Amino acid sequence: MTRSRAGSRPTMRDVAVAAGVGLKTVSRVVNGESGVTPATAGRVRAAIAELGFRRNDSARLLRTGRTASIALLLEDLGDPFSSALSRAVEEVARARDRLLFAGSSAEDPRRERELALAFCARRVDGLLIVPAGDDHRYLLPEAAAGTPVVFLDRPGTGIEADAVLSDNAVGARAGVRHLIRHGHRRIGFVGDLPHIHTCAARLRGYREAMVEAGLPVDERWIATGPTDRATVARSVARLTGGPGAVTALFTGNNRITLAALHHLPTGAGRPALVGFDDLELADLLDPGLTVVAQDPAGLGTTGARLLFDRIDGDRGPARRIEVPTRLIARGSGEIPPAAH
Amino acid sequence: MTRSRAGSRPTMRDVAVAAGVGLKTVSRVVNGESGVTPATAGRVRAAIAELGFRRNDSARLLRTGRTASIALLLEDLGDPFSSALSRAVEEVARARDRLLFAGSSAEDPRRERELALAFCARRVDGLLIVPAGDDHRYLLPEAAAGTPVVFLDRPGTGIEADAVLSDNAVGARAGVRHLIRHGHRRIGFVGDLPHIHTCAARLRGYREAMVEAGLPVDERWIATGPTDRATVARSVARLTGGPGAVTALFTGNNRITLAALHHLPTGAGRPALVGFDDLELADLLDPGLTVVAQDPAGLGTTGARLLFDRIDGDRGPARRIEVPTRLIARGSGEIPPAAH
DNA sequence: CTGAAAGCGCTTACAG
DNA sequence: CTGAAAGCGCTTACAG
Repeated sequence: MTRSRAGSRPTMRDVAVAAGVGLKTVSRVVNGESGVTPATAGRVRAAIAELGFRRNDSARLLRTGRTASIALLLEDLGDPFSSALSRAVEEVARARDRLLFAGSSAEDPRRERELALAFCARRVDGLLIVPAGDDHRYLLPEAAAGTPVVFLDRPGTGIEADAVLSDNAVGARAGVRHLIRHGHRRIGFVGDLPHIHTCAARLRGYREAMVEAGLPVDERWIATGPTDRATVARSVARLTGGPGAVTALFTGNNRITLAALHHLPTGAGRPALVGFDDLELADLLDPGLTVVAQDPAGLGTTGARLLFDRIDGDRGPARRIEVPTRLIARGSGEIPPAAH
Repeated sequence: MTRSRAGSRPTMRDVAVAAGVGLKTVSRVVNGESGVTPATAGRVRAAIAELGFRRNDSARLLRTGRTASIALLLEDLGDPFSSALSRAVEEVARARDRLLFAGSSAEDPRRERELALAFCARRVDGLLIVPAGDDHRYLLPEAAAGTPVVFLDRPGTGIEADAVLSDNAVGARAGVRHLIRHGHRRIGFVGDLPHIHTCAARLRGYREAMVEAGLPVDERWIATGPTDRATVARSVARLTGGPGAVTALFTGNNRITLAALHHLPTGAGRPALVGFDDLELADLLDPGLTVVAQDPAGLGTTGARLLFDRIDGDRGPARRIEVPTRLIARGSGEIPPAAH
């Protein structure tokens, strides 16, 4: 196989020269277009093999005005929720012959913006984004220029765009109802930063369940803030300790649940626990972990399909789709209230 | 903001016309090059804002001959090992101003090949690949043409290329030694398909530990095969049941460990267990799960750095780097042999 | 300080 | 059946 020096790939022009044909004829053969003599096609194929030619798709796509790629911007590619979602998006992208760019905002609005605009500058066919920031007006020109944007998990702010969310309030309400049904009247809520949409919606669900059961809500039962281990540990200690302690906890996401599990009082005083979001191995804990499970794959699939509807030309009003959550009772949420 | 119809973005030419300057002057302003009168630059900036222009990076990159992207081809974007690895790769890519394409082979060699070649056709600057297939000669022309390839987790086959692996044999040996140290003499090994490199290396480590301790290995203690729940359940039942049953199990990867945990005999006859690969919540099980933990982030970071060395022009011989594993004792591996 | 021309590697539209 | 020309949206190399 004759080849020029490493790093310089042969082009269609090189193939054309080698085969003694015109550029367009090479293009025809490479693209399987009809109207080429078998003999000519054979010479072209021989030259292709000889030179180790492979078409440059980036060049092809520039000419055709598409990029055959979509971008997925997550909170953290490495976390289980994001990765399950990614995989589902990938499958839809694959079915539609698109390659997938992926990136993490790391919960940093500046980084989110930077990455989103970088993807748009590459002219991806569409953008799926789990927002970290709370101002998405920077995407207005992109959307207007024809790059569809679909928000996942949380809605975008300052822009009319599709959003695919978990039914956060409904799910949280179901989880808290479950605790109430098992006899709890003093129930704590440990959540994320309160300005985050998911936290606000889940807290709303918590309040709804308490109100509909005629239970008072002591504001001291509600702890919101950063989700690092130490902060959650302090919140758990505060809510479950001392007089007037809660007998059950509802934890607002998987990071919080995980931290809480490590710092829960044990023995007879162990509070009941229902977590929002499922965890691997949750069924093997003792007691099993009762959760309101999200459907990250469902979010990804639904969001990606919606994005492709837009790519295909759907110009209807922005839609908001809620993907159902599911209560899975495994033991921790069925612990009865301890006699305090 | 005047704008042509949605879907057609303004180009530098449009900006040049609107500002009454040449194309090159727009390019200068956009790229922050010197040598433009403040007045001219102002007119250009006004036109850019007016038209909502944003440079097309795909076009820019075609001209400059780079793509400022790398590709990561995994077994399954959705699994915890892959996603931790992805995130680490992303961070290195970001530090080097590259966007990241991601894709899953789904353990299908055909899909691996198809995706890898699609990435190469886009002319990614480099390719990181967790191989599914066992023949990577199809990458020979790509590597020769200057697209560096680094294999992760398992080495490539039929091609001289860098590989970054866990120290599978060393780690497995450490895990089995741990069981031996706790009094076990009959130890079972449940692994993946035996032709998979990681399975073979871990099985080798198992044998080494047994041999160095002077223990016989009954081939019936070794179960390799698919890692679905049912198959693993049967293997576990076979190894731990009946006369001559093993008193401890070494499970060869996280899927197998997870399945085994669901089907382990309980009570006094419970075998000791050490798993290769860590699991979230492993410390909260009862007993805690003893594992040989891999370092997926370390694999990703090391692999990505190696790839960028190659991108930067390193033409040295192919390297194989082993990333250390770490034994984490949490309880399940310290169960003494039951009196059978 | 500014811009016209050529070119990155392809495809499109057209002519022979 | 085949190919020369123009163009996708930029940058490079060069001339004024």
